[in-house]
Amino acid sequence: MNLFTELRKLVIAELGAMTEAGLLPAGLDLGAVAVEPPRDPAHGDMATNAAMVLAKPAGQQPRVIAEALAARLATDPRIVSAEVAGPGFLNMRLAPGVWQDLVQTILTTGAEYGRSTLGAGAKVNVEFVSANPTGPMHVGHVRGAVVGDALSNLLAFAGWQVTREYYINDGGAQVNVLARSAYERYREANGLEPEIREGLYPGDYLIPVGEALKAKYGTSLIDQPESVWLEDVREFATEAMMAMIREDLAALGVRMDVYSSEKALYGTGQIEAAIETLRGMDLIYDGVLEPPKGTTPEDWEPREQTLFRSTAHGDDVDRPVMKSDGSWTYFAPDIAYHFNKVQRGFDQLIDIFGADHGGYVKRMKAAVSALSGGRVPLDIKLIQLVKLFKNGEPFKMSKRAGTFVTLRDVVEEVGADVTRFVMLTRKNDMALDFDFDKVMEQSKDNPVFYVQYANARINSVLRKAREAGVAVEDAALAGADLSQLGHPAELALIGKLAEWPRLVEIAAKGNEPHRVAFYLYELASDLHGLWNRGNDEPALRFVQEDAGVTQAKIGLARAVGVVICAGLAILGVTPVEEMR
RNA sequence: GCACCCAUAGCUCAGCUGGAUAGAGCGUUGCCCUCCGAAGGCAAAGGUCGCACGUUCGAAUCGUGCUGGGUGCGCCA
Repeated sequence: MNLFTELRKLVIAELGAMTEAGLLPAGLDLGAVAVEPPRDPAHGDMATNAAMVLAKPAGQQPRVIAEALAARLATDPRIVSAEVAGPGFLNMRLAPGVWQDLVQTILTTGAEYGRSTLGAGAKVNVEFVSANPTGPMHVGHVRGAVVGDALSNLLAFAGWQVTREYYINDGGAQVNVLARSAYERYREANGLEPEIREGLYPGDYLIPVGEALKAKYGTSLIDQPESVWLEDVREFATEAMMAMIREDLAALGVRMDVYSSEKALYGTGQIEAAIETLRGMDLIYDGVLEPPKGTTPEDWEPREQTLFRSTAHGDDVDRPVMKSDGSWTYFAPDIAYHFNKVQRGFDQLIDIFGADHGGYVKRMKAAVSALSGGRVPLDIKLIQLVKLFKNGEPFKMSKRAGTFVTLRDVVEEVGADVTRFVMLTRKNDMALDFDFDKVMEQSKDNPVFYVQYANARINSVLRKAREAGVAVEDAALAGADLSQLGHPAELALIGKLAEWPRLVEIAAKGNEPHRVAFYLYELASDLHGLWNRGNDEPALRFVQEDAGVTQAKIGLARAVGVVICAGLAILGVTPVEEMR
């Protein structure tokens, strides 16, 4: 149940009645009418902008509409007062019973409270991580993985049918480099001196792959030309890397539904088919691109290439799909891959990319727009860098020296829950500082701790009540006399709980899982505030002398706990019962 | 040169897709434990929302032009 949509329905209904009564002209567009929480609580519980939005098309003064609407709304039993304020806002106060009923609703619906049908079952594909299969995941991949996973959870909760997908970049030159690197480790495993030449991957993680190659091939590949072993070793090593990446993802609590292979697109005609489809739309041609202005590369020379007319779909220049030697560019299989996603029937595509892929956004959108005939929207989320800190000092990592920080390093140091939460405390397009010490700090400066602490307090107070002989099961609490919850501070906290379903929809609409993290912080803050007011006003403590009153208060605490747990579930964070 | 992203309190950041007196945390100052967990809370101070025009009842939010920072820009994926 979403209180805001309920009341919006009421407002819309009353506006309809006013139209029938001839107070408003027929045919007004009510789409812009909103029911929102006022920013200033002193203004009431709910506000609508209806009068202001409709004033102009109706050709009437906003206050005139507002007054008429207010009088009608005030007759609803849920609404205690409806007042016109400012330029034409309509502020409403709700009966305490509305809030008390909400607590009951939360207790009876549990984790399902806030679930939405906004997505209407539309099929959405979320592609994320897609790290090259050339080594373990490093810290740079973590944020994208967490954002993609949390976004998937969020969309599923908001009514979408979600597929989580990983695109394996196993078709380019980098997997040949991997194969050569692994081959040297294979030689090493056979007692030879490895030659880790410039440009190969020096990491230790390939040593076990070399061992495994020895176990499989013995010495049969030694001193053989590359043409003999490259393909087999490449496949073997890529498999091994993907197994490692799956483990890394599992350590972070991320599970993919589908792994798609770039290599698998080659030789199946899929790339050719995608390009031919575009050619059929006159979007593929042979031509010569202008050199980039400003810093022209020294080796620039005009070259004829096969180009995609992405400018026809909003890009700035046309993009090459084929190199001059006749092989595909990276873009070509990517087009085929996205075409494949469109053909699989998704209604909506989302890609999570690193910020360094920003230049790729327009051409990818152009391709999807062309190949789906504009039917399938593609949203691309660019994930900004994570800057690592330790003891307040920047934490340098060098790929060259092999001292780069892996996903495992981070998870083993601070845990998956902390990692996930912190990664979601910033908008995706803002850079994020990750301080190994700060994220473990037990203070309100640390949002992870602060939210977990709120939940721990709720559990603590439930324990206390249980020890006092009060029934604290959700069913019992839902049956309590919730009219005991009448204090403005308590009603305000319930008001925050009322926002949860609305927040889910707002966050889902914008593909912005970070909003959930911020909401939880605010909710935790409100709970801590009420808790501490109990110091001065014993009537606000959760555990009271009277068992019935205690049950009502505990019901509120539990309702907050329910929402915190639901929010944490979307973030993929395990709630803690007790602080250590 | 072009494209995309960013610019909000001393610092780190939110800001519900155009709403009312722009909000948190840290830091500063002053309060609150005989009391459900003070690992917390309350209060004060702190702002030309980078700048300038424009759109309108109304702009941190939308448009245009600037300034400053980041990222990227034809045989790397």
